[in-house]
Amino acid sequence: MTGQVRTVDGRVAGRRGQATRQKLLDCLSEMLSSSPYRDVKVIDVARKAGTSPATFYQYFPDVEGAVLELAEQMAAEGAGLSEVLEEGSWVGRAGWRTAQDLVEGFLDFWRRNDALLRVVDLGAAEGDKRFAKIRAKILSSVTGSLAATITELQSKGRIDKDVKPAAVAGALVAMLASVASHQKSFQGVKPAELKPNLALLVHLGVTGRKPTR
Amino acid sequence: MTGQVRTVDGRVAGRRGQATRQKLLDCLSEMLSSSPYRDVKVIDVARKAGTSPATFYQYFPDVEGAVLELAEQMAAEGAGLSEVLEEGSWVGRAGWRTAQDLVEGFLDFWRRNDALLRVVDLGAAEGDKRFAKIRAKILSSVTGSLAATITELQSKGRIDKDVKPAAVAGALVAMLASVASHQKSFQGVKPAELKPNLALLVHLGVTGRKPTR
DNA sequence: ACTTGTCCTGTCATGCCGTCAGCTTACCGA
DNA sequence: TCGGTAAGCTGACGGCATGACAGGACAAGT
Repeated sequence: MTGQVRTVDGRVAGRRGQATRQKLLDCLSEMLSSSPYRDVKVIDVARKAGTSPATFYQYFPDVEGAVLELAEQMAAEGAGLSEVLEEGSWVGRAGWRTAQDLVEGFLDFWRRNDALLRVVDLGAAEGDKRFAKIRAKILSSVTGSLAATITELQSKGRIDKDVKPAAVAGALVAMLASVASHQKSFQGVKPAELKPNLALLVHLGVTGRKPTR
Repeated sequence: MTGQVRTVDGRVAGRRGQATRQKLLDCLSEMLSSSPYRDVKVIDVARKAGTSPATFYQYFPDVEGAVLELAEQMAAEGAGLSEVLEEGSWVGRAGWRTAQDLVEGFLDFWRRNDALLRVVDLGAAEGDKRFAKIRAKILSSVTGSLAATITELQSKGRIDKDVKPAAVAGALVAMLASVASHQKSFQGVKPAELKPNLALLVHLGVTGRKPTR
């Protein structure tokens, strides 16, 4: 499906080429973690990778293009975020456990990829459809699953008819994503205290009821 | 409190100076709305304002510095976000109304300042304390008020003891902010449908109960 | 008109951007 | 072993943004 990796000028990349390409991506990823996105320059990435700017431009049209590549890789990994939800139940104690697992997985994924996710979020918010698509890919599996759960509960009459499952699910996921990327701003609230409260909100939102612990 | 407006090289700005300074800020604001933050250049802002780059550097150290100035102005206005909560009650129908008003005010404020808020959010997430402070200033009045309400309900025994008011309030506000800045991503959910669902989640989170409409 | 202090711009050195031609390296078939 | 071909890399270049400076334009008071 992925086809062959190609350089900007159309050549197919061989073993060595793919290696430097990946090295550039790795260095870019490091730079994103250590400096503001606005200040990440091609020349810095190239220097860090022990190569020249011209080489960078052989593999990527610009910094944004390379970031997109990184983001795609991350999105592939992030699709696993909803594994918890495939099997998890939202009934009784299992529901509380499911909510907790979801929060845990989310915060963990964000902690591992915070720099990249910031950039994706910015790009999406600025209206760049490529970034919006990637963000959707990461979040959609979770929102979709949550929405399905809500719809099911709704059909059983346990949730009001005028609740829009997609809206509630999307809002809850947005909450998790936002809190995850601003964890440091929650001064006075330790991460250990934060998680159960997030899980509580998720459980409340999905089931409309307080969890039984 | 604001003292005199000063140029970078320490001189006090007169009437004319303040005018061009403000014009630069206005043009910067426009540029932020129309192009990605990463691509906003000093020279473009200066050209748009009918002046030269050198003039820009007389009033601001760099683009970031000017953005901070804009953000401060916005933060001052945004403090009014919590007016709704000062008088609002969370009991019965009034509670539902309060939640709705809060959501309405939030989305409206974000719609009016989306470009700037994106940048502030990014800066804060990247660890820049100046931006984090501004973000806190905008959100804290709301979180503080919500947290106070939760604490009060808690003291009456209507909410579990192990709920951390600050955590719940912060998460709800983060949700509102995040949803507001990604409104376009909610495809398939119209804004008119989104709002009541957000209000529902806010009400659930604050009071622990479904609203009576 | 002269002075004073504010305000703006022309200009310059520096450094990054993005592209090209051209050199080096690896692979492969004869 | 040896050339041929394509991949891989870089030096160098014009172009543009940055940031600093000195000096000219302007308004206001005398």
